[in-house]
Amino acid sequence: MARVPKSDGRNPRKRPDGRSLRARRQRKSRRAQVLESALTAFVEKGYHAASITDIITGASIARGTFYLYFESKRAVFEELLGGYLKRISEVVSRVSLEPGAPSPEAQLSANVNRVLDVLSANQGLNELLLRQAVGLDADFDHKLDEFYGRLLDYIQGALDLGQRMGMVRADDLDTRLLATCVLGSVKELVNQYLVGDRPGEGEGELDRDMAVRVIISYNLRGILQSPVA
Amino acid sequence: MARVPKSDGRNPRKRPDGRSLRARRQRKSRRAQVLESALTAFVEKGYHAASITDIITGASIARGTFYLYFESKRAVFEELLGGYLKRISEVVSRVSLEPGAPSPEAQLSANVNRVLDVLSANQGLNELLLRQAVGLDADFDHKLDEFYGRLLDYIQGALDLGQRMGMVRADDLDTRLLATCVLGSVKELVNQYLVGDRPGEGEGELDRDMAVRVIISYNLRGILQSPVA
Amino acid sequence: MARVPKSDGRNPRKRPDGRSLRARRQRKSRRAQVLESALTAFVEKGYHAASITDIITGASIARGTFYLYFESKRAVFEELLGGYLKRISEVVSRVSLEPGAPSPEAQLSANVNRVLDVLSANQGLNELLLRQAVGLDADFDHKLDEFYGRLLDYIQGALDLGQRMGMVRADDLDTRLLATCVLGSVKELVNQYLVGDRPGEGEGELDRDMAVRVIISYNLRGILQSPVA
Amino acid sequence: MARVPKSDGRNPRKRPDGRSLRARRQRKSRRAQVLESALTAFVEKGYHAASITDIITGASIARGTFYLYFESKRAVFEELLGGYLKRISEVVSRVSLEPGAPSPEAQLSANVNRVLDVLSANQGLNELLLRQAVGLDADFDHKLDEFYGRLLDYIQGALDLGQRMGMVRADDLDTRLLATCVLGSVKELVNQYLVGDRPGEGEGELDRDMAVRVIISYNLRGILQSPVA
DNA sequence: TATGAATGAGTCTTCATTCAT
DNA sequence: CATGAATGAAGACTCATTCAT
Repeated sequence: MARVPKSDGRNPRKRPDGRSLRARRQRKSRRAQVLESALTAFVEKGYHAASITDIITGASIARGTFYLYFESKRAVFEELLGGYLKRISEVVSRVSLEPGAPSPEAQLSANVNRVLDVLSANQGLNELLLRQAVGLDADFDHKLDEFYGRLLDYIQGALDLGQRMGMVRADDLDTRLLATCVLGSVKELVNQYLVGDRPGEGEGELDRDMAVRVIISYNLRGILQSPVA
Repeated sequence: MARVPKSDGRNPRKRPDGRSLRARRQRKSRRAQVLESALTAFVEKGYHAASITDIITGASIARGTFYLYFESKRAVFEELLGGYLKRISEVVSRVSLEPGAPSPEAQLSANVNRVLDVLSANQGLNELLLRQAVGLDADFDHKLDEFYGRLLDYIQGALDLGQRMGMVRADDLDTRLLATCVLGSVKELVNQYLVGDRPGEGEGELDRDMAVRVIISYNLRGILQSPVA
Repeated sequence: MARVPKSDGRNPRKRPDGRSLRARRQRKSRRAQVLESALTAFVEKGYHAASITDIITGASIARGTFYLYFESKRAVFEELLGGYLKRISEVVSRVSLEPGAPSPEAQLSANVNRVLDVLSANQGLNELLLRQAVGLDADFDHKLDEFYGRLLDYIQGALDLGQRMGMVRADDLDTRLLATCVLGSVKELVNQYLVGDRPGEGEGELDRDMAVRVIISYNLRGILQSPVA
Repeated sequence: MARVPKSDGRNPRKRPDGRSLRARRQRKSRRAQVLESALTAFVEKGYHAASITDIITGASIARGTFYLYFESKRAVFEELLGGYLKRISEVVSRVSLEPGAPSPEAQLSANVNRVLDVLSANQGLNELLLRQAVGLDADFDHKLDEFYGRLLDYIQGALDLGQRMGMVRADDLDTRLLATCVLGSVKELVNQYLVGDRPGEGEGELDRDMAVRVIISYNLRGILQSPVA
């Protein structure tokens, strides 16, 4: 377990590249460097296949340096994913009924737009969110359940509100199920168009405007009591 | 010295008639036994955490015996998932325009029903399909892409047909995107209600009728040019 | 964590030496083989410096084979030491006062002789007992405390008995302290003469008869109320 | 640009007198500070389990500072132990035969007393001496061998002298073996009563007078040709 | 067919030591 | 003198897969 150098300890390490430590660090914090490299590794190889070696090689740091900033491979993943979940959550705001507030539909649209903004800007993290974190372990399952649960609550809340306002049809359809459908349609859209492919590869690009329109229109038309005029 | 081919995984010989002693001992063929145990292990622990030891312990066989029937851990998973994908695919039939055929809507509804039949009866496999196989490796990604691609093709085909028949609104919405939404809503519904929980646990149970109605109604109302009469 | 072979699994391992597995095993059980090699490693390098690699190299087995028989490096050590403590303990018998029993002094001498028998035959294990296990960790400390505690109890018991029989001087000396001295003199003798040096190296050899005589005589003369006639 | 020292952790400076800043900061020199902290760490966790981090944390210094004063972890241990060995050695003086010298027995008693003085005052170092340094590595083994060898020489010398003076029985008992017994009894006494337990815990306390009496009496009665009058 | 002992490549993690500032 | 970020060698342990019987 413990290293037993036994002797001298004169083991001068030559730094292969000329850059000084400080120089390397200045560009961006080591921590961020590791996070970035880890994200790349996770996206390219998947959580399990990505090794610490992949991460540190990508970040051009030594093995020990990794553990200086993170407790384990799992911890980096957790930070990447957790941070992303937080950022997405923060961008979703409950529909406001204040007198001067925009129409519920407009608010919904704005929410979708903001979420898609975040998602579009983080293709790599989408891979973690929608693929790597799925079924990873009980802990992450719980984390995701909570996250999606909050989103479902939000959507269902909006639907219930709409029903009370007479804007959403109030037949016998369970609003929780409806909310699930709405969530699923967005997830799948993101899954098909905002995962994996590095931006600019031309394939799988998502037309943002079209996407928002599809999401809103598709969902609303199915939900609104009567077609919009 | 003729060496018996060592790997392979010979097909289980079915013996519908007077079963031999040997046959009796394995009412359920060794192969099926292993598949079942593997499924349990994968569901309970996840693909990576499930070990060969888990599988053979569950199947009460020796380590070597496992490799008599399957080339690797991956191969069992592949067979479980592949078989499931095939069974689901087989249950989806293109919408028929034959003169005496039921209405497209009825056909759609029938398709959804058949798919939900299969899904409801295989909660464990749903876990593999929707969680374990996701992001496992490039190969499975490809397999799933193909599978979902075929489903999308089917749905999009139905939508396009509906447009030509004047039943589906033909505004500027991309039918591929619409199809993606439809697929996503079903996936999420299944994910929320038909994954994980062992059947009969009362919690998370899916009301089949309600589900079909939600799926059909929610999706059609959003897609049909005018509300159904 | 999990190995992801990704492909074939065709990785034929050639066995460098000609001997078949079975042939190698027959000589002595794998378990014993590992224990022996581990003992050698611990004696030659000390617990910490001895690596699993040392152990498996010495036993000519693969890394995994080691873990087939022992949970960890610590576990092998524990088994070696624990077994030794047990064997020594079993050889010490309480002084009997039965009518026809030998004289207490003879019984004592017999005990010492039996213990030295065991110790003489296990020079390597003495190194573990008197050097490697000392201060290893709280758990071993406890184990040793218990062991030596039992020995002290035994010795003190004999002294107390001797006092009651009028054979041992009963001045104000604490018998626990006296027992500690007795134990210590034996430990040091063993430490100086029965540790480390492989048998037959000529140096540090212990003249068994002389040793027993010294131990008995030295201790008794100091303990007995009056010098033996 | 003068940088304000950013960390600190410096010892709370009481400053009753006029000592300079520097002097004040290190009432106890950095070196001594490190030694003290290292001793604590070694005693509490053992040599291997004690990390440089433990040492520098305890001493409230930076990692690099440690290496300013010591070449390695081993070096600190070496200094602690070596110094202790030296101090003990210095306190043992050969039995003098000068005309006016005290009786050999008195001299012996004085020696034992002085050694116990040192040992009693350094419980922590006893742990290093009797437990941590044992079986650490070949080098320390040698150091200890030498140390105990010198003690044995001293004791044996006294015994031989005693024999020549007719005070020690001169039967066929090897004086080296006898000396070993004497050494062992002292070591064990110390080991049982002066190791580990922090002073003042009430338990395991050694009654100094009783101890000296036991050591002297026990050993002499066993060694002297006839019981003391 | 069936068995299970044996294999060893691959992974994570620790920690004494260095050195640029 | 002091600092603490960075280093990387070294070690323990896992587990899918093989193969002699």
